[in-house]
Amino acid sequence: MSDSATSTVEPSLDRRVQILDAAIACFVKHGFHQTSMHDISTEAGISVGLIYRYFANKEAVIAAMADRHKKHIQELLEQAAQAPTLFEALEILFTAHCCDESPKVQSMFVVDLYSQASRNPQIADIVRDVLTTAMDGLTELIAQSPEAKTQAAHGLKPNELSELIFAVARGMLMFDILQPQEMTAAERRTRQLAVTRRLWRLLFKIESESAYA
Amino acid sequence: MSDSATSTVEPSLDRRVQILDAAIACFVKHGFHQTSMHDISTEAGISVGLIYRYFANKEAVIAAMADRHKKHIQELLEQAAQAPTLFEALEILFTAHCCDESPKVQSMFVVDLYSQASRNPQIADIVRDVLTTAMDGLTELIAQSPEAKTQAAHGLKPNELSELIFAVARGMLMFDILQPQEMTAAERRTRQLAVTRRLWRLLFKIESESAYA
Amino acid sequence: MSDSATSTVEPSLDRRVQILDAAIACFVKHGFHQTSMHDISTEAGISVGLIYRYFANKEAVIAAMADRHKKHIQELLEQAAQAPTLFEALEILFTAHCCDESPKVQSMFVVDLYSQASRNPQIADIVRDVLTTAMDGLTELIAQSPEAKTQAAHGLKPNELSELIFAVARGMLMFDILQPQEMTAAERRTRQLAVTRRLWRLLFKIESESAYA
Amino acid sequence: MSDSATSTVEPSLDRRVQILDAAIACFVKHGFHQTSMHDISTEAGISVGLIYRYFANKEAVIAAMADRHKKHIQELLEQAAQAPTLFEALEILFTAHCCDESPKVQSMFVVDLYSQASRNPQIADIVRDVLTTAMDGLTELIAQSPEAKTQAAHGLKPNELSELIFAVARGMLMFDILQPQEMTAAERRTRQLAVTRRLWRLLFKIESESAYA
DNA sequence: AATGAATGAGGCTTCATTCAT
DNA sequence: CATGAATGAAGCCTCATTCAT
Repeated sequence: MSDSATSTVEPSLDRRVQILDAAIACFVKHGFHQTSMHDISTEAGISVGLIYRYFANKEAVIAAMADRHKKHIQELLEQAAQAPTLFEALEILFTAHCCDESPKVQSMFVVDLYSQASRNPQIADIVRDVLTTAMDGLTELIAQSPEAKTQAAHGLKPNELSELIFAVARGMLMFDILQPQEMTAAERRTRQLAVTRRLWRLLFKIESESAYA
Repeated sequence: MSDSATSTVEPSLDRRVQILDAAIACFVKHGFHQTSMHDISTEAGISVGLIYRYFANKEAVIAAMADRHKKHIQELLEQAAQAPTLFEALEILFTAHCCDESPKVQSMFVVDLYSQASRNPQIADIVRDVLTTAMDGLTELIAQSPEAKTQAAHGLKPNELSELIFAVARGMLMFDILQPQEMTAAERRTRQLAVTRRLWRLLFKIESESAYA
Repeated sequence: MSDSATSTVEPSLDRRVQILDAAIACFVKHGFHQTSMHDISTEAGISVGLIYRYFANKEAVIAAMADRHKKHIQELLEQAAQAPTLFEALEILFTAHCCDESPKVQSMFVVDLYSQASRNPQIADIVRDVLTTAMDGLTELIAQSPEAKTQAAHGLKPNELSELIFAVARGMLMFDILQPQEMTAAERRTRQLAVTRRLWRLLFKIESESAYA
Repeated sequence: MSDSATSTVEPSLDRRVQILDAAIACFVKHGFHQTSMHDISTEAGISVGLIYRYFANKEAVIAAMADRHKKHIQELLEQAAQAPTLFEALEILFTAHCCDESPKVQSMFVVDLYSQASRNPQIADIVRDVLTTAMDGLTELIAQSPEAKTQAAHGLKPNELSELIFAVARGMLMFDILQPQEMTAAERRTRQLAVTRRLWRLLFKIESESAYA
């Protein structure tokens, strides 16, 4: 009874999560436009019609995924804000970004999201919001961090540093897509992070590379 | 008559160009998968069937566009190699990149290309080839440039510098997609380049910002 | 309600039958390649898309029709096996063959099927299977029949007799196609059977023609 | 000059032959409807447009092929009429029928022709004409042959014998289509002729099988 | 709440045919 | 006489979406 209660109280939320999980799995495998609603329903183990009880249409599913992405980033941001050092904050913010699931998942998803955003203002708004929030958050962290302050950081303002850091992160994410399938997730991640971290060290004059085994 | 002769010698080449021009116009407006062959034929002012005399199928059109993108980048690379200073080489390489045509064209096209690449190995190969060639080219330029040599460049190797520069360029290209439509091409371009140039100055210790009005 | 239950238990089977009925109607009218999926859907009174819920593609529809033809022949074979005399068995086997439906239906369908078979191994397999089964069946019937045994049947073995009988039946089926449209189904059938029966009498020394008014 | 004269006097005839040769090659390989005009032009080594100088449309090509088939049969008939014995006449008439070219060519072509005839009255007329002429011809040969006369031939009239003989020939031609590709042309031909000859012996009381090595 | 049968517009592609050269 | 570029209708198939159950 407690079980049925649980599933009755917020059934729609569970369903939405279930559908979005399935959707992201499909989207990563085949991209937004190559994924049919039937694909999603099969992946989720439900009927096609049911998806339409929870989402107005396919666009809405995509938008919801963008929304979820936004929440994910916000959580990372909160965790990062707790970190003792700026460096650790950066690790939290950009490492999770690329090691979640199976190979390339994040990269493909995010690039697809941007690709969508370029034609769909609703998605663009969400993605822009995510990015703005995240960049503002990092700007704030940088402004408060002693590393950035005491060391001249090349005379760059916190928001300029944040811009650079995010730009490199996005750029390496695109790069990740081109990596050959044979490369393991770990290898790809290492490659992706190496460049990103190189920028951090450069910006904040962190000395040794040994810190990141 | 000599003119008509010229156009008769290689009609197919002209047609291919015409079709690719139309295709890129459509793809930029609606993305790869939202563009139908009919859209392309209409944009090109020809019949649908004619496209198939020049391209095996839609995939082949996309691949040809990727190929053309590759040649474009290679030309830029050659021009950049002629530049007197490293700084000017960078300007050539990354400025043309984002001001060719109407707003966002380049950004949307390239992000779409990467999105395609993530599911289409043939496209991935082409894009990877473009990037590798371009990065190697820049690495070479950096290695030969006095700016990078005399100044320690933070102890980074030429290829590491190249990686960073390209990562930021790609990242700003993604960023460009999110810019509101209201922003003019010039504004967007300024924004995009500002961050990129900030990295160059930082890497190569170029002093004043005044150089780039 | 029990009725509606019946139709709900196996709706897909009914649909398949409905589609195949429509398909055969179209194929007979225009041939395999002249029949579009739209034609079939219209004939069946359903939408095009629905056909694809029951058949993978057009080829599959043709294959299913060949399959159905096979079952039809097998039923005839079973009925023929029950017949008291060899002669009656032959009547069952080869008379139904050519009087089912509207004029020429069987003939056109079967010749089309062979035409398909010549280019489509899957169809060829089915048709060959039908024929082999039917010929073996008749060989068996002949082997057991007193008519064939007591009378020397010209020294031919049962399978040789069966081969001849089927060859003539197929040959007359081709002949049927050439009959002018004006001829009634009955006339055509009479003509077609006359030759076939002439062979039977010849092979099994049946005396009078009067038996087949 | 004599050469160019030759090719100028009746160029259209040569072209027609060339095109028909190409057409039959294509039709045999892929069937009527699977063969495009482009296929034919390529096979013939000419341009598509040129075909339309010699044939009104695709239908006309098919009709011309039927016509040529008719002439081929008529030639056989004339040869057969010269044969010293009925048996040899039959050999001429039905052996050439199945050994012309590469495997199955004749069978596939003829069955396709009948398939076409069932929907195209023009083709039907031609094919019917061929058949009528040939059957009448054989009837005549039988009527004049001592074999058929002196021996009761089971009391069948010449035209009835002819009907049976042609029916079996057509039937074995259909059978040929189902033969597996692995079988050599010779094997298939042997199989096909064995049944046909069995009927002849039966009808005309030819004693030994040894005659047909 | 859940199903999945059903729809039909629309996408990709082929091909008979025409026509300017 | 000959070419082959060009057309556009039509075919096969997919898929987002709806709705009766």
